Amino acid sequence: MPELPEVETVVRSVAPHLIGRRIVSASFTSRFVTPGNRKKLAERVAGRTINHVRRRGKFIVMTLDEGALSIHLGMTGKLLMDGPKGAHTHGVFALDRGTLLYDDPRQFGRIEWSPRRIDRLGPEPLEIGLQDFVTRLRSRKTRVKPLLMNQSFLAGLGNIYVDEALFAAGIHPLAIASRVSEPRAAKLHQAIREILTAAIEHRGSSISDYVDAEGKRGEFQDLHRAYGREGEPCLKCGAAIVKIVVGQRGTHYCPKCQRR
DNA sequence: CTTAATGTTCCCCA
DNA sequence: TTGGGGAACATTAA
Repeated sequence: MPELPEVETVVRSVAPHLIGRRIVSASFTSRFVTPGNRKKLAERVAGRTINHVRRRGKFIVMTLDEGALSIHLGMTGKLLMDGPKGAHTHGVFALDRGTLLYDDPRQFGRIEWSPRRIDRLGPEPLEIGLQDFVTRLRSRKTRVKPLLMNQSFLAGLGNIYVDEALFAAGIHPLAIASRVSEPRAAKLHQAIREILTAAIEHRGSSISDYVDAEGKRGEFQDLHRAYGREGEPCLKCGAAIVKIVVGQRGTHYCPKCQRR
């Protein structure tokens, strides 16, 4: 469910309910979502006040009056404010006003106490400057799609938005990053900014079941130009969009507009 | 029954 | 250290 625009949307929809709230108690039930001592984690957050909620890459970071809690939604994680508890509810935060639920069927998400992983994240795609981006991109000899999905290279892009950005920039997903021309790398930088900004404005992409903290679906999926459009006509040239596998992920591109 | 799904980590090999 | 390739994690839906 969640790449940068979806996580940003979740943060924006949940923050007003959380800022200044006190966590009365918490409980966690999944050994995957909350690895380690779940009871200890629950005790640690109980009684804490939430001072701030922000996004870093695909992580949601809750700054508490003592310490910080981070939530990664994995593939199917949801944060629901006052939502109904279900078979896949693996975290419950009882607040002094309302209840925050963590729901995650596949349990690829994580709720952790200030994880080190966040320190290893690359720059934010909406903050990195043009020159910095172009230099970093062209210094790597790997394929451009897996590179853009590498969170230590750039934090926040996932399968959908990489396909969309490469389409917009006219770059083949298997192109070698170091061999992308400077103008095209600049175009990619711009495409990433525009697509993420538009996706946030449309409150993310709901492909299967993504919803924000209020249970509301996003609308950006209607504006996808590559992802999920296998066999459909390219919106630039009319050629059929092709789907291949790159780095074990479904990859959509236009064979005519995105040459190697 | 098989495959794919918005993610990440770990392992092996060159 | 960089990079390619694959498996694993758990669940559901087509």
